[in-house]
Amino acid sequence: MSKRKNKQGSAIFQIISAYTKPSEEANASQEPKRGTKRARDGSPIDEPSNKTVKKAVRPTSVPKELEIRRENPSVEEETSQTSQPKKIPSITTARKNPAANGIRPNIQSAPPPSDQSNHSSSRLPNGKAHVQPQNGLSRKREALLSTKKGLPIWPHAEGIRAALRRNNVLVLTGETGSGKSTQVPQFLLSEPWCSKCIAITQPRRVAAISLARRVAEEMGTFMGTGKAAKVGYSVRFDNATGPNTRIKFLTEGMLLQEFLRDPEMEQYSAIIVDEVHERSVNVDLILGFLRNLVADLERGKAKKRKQPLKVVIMSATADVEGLVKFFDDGLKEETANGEAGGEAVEETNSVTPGAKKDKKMAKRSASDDTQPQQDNRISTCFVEGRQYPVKMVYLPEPTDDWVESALKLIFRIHYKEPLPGDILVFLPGQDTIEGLEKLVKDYAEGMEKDVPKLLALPLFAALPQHAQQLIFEPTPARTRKVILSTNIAETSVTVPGVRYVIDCGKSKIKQFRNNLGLESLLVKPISKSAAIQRKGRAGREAAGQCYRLYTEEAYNGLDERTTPEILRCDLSHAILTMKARGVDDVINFPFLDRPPREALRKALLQLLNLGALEETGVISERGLKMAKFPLTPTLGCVLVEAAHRDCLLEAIDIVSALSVENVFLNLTTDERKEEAETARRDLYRREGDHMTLLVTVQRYAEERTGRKAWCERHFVSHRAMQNVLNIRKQLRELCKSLKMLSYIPSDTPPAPSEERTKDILQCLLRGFIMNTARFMPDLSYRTFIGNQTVAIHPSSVLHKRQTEAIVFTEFVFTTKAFARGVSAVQYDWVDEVIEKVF
DNA sequence: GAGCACTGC
Repeated sequence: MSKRKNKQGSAIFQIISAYTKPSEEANASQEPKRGTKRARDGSPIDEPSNKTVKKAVRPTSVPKELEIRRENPSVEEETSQTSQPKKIPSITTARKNPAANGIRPNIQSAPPPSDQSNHSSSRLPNGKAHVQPQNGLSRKREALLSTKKGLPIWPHAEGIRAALRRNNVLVLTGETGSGKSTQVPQFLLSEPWCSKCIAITQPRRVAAISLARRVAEEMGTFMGTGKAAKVGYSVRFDNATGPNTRIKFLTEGMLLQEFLRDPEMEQYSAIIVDEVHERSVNVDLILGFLRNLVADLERGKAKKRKQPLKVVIMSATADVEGLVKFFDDGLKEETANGEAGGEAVEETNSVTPGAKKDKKMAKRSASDDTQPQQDNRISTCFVEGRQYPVKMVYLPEPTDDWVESALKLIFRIHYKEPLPGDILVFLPGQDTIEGLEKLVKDYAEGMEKDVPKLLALPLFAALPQHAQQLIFEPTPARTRKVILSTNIAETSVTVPGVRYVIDCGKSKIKQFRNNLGLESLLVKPISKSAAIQRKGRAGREAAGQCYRLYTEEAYNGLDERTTPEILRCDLSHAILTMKARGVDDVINFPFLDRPPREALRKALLQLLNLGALEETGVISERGLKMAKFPLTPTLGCVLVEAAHRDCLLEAIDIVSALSVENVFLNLTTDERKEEAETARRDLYRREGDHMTLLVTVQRYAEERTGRKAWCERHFVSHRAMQNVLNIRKQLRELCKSLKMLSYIPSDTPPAPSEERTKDILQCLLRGFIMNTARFMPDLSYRTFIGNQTVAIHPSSVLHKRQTEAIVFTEFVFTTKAFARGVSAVQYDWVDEVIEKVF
């Protein structure tokens, strides 16, 4: 057995050797030359200074080397380990500077130490603040200061400050590792215009939390809710801001919610929007709102706000011109009346402030003398990143079999390249990952004894936390890790130790089809910017190599950037948010990328059907309530309906369960599947998936002591259920504040009667009337509206069951059109709702 | 009898 594998192993090795270029020159580029400066794609930048230290202590044997690499932590690693759980991956921060100790801090650049109250603050009102003696804080700050000074963004501090004194908007491009997320808010804190708080948005929770911790440490202040805390964060279910918070990291969704409550953002002196290049729907809405707000302020149209608002747009690979034009158009519109506008951009880098001013003045007097003394232009700034060189290798011939190509390359790299240096493989999805994982394991078993081991580790979002955790464990002796990942490793998770990247060039993309009202998840080619991002993952700790499983021509043919989400999603939620924010004319909302008219129309129609809009297009009472929920309009509609039918608590339970990833664990082997079916039998309800979810939530909530064990017994995801109860709590509180619920019960309500069940299903029908289908004589289901064929997904409890009509909460296209989350309803209930709505 | 990339309020 093992002999056969052995043979296969070396056969593979031979194929590989023949098929890609020999790697001698790759080996040469492995060792970065000291003093060479390179930026992404090979152009020069600064070499991180810890390089020499690493080399000096490098022992000869592989395992020791690995140990040293991880136990010689920089200031950064040390702090991130003490201040945050290990599972939180490091975000883009600076490289460390070993000379950190012994350099006296420059007090001027860091804010003064926190006030006296810090001394007694080992017992702050709530536990969120860092509990540390004052001298510990300042010592840490001092230690971090020279690290800060070594960041590429540091020399730009004065330019950035000057730019924002002149203009209200700055577009800042900073590549990975430039330090923009941590430093820019600190640069601005002591500015004369900055009397209030600085908000800085992040696309992900972990990033918001870990950045807040990091910045608090750098400033030598507390983080959290205490009076002494100057830095805080705000993410869903977790608000860690206090009365004196000056820098607040928050997720995009949180800032959007604040926009609904306070359209003029009065609590902020500055709003920094970070990672704009990821182009989430939320960021697009924020940019639109900010553009309008900045323009209104310039115009003196603000209702309440008196002080100026500074806006910084930060991005890694920004379409700078697009962003500048976007904000400048907003300003032009109201100075307006056909004024030409002139050039908008003013560079802040590589120009001395004096020269800039002259240039600016000249520009103004030349093209813009009609403009009032106020200076309303957009500044830009470019900050280089920090990256080791990455050598590129393309496939000479195109291939469709990424799994096989990746397998060959993994072994080729493993045999040819020295340790350490883990391999990160990008694949489209769980199925390909698991397939390749098995192959790598099989072949690795057959490797000769003297070859180091290969450790294959899968990584995707649906993977249980403890399995994801393995990525961060130190690599065992004489072993190379192969991480097989979805694009989760592209942005969300930073895998340490990677020097080789294999990129299949594909990812799964969700696409909403307006005409069918369904979304599909398709394997599509990635964009150039995504390919560059993946490649960059090889050069985070040392020089690396990136193997693309496609040809150079194919790369050249890729789209420049990933299509923004707003162009490929269901817009009803975004539009409801806009309407609730007071944007009546959504067609003319300033979108950075304008969605097709048809998509906007469909979404408006949907909102009208849900009763969120009046016939005139104005948001209704009901719509205002729906917008307050952290839910899609359809689910929000179900809750509003349920409040009228006295089944709100049950509806909240169902909606909470629908808001998380799978409650029921996906089993892989037939045996386990059968086991799960038996164990869950008492949870399953013949009415369908929604009542099954209700029972599951109720049983889980009733279980006061052994919830985890209960989950294990029933093959239910404990993590998902914890999340369900969080959401349930939030929704109950919201309903209470909206007067939809008179009190929040302490007990779980009893299992619903038949009458109550009917009410619940009819509420679902009201929200999901577009997602209804009737049973046909040919044994298929056809949607009531649109007459589409739809099959009940095999994961549903109603799979293979026949019922006169169904309502479903998810409509997805994979191999064919599937209904997921299905309940059995009566034909005439559907008719009744259709009658009422249309 | 299919299979779901990733965020987030």
